Amino acid sequence: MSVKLSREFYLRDTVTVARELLGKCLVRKTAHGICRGIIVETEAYGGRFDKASHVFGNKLTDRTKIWFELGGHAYVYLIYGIHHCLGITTGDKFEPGAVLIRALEPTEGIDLMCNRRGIENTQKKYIYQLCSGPSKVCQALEIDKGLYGQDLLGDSIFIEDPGLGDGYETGITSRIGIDYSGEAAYYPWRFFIKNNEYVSVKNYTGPKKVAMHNELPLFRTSGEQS
DNA sequence: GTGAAGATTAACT
DNA sequence: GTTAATCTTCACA
Repeated sequence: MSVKLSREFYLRDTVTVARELLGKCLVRKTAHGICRGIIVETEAYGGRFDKASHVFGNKLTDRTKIWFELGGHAYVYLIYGIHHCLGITTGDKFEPGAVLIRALEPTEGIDLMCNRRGIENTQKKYIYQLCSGPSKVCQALEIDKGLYGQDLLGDSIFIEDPGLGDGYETGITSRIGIDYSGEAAYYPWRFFIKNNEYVSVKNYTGPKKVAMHNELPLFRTSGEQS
């Protein structure tokens, strides 16, 4: 029996939440029906010290204001003027964070997702590409700015634990598409399920190297930066 | 008011 | 591997 994730799940630090969201099930209900998919790829974005994050330096704007509420809300934004991406907020106003949902393994409502993505051929290799990327996920699940700030404890979009346990191996790399962010480009904050065909970019090794653990910024509720 | 840049994708060569 | 598509957001004046 699947259980909807509690508020407490999201209130922890963003890296922990990003790791633990793997294997969980993202659920989206609309008038057209219900869709489900296992989260197979995530990226963590931190608040104050992460140059790749939209709230680097605790930057509060109209776009980022949901980061400063309690974790467990939908952060939806437009990128490149074309694509929507879905983030899951973590922590609270003292420790803003978010987890980018990069890929899903669709389990329910596949016809509906194909429809929204304009995919007619339902051969396996096309299903692999249904949600293999942050903007593909939004297309398939009909996620746009209208969902900005939605509470994930509500009913239109939420995440549940399907009880898969830890029956998978976690892969770790640096994050994709943030080469502009200096040393943050090397933080090992992308997580994915190893050997899963639905992951977006396979064999990605990062721009150069991954940072050593002691180079990473720490997450604290108060105090100095690393 | 203006301008630069982007947590991407699909379609090219 | 390279590039166009496309427009909101935010810094700065």
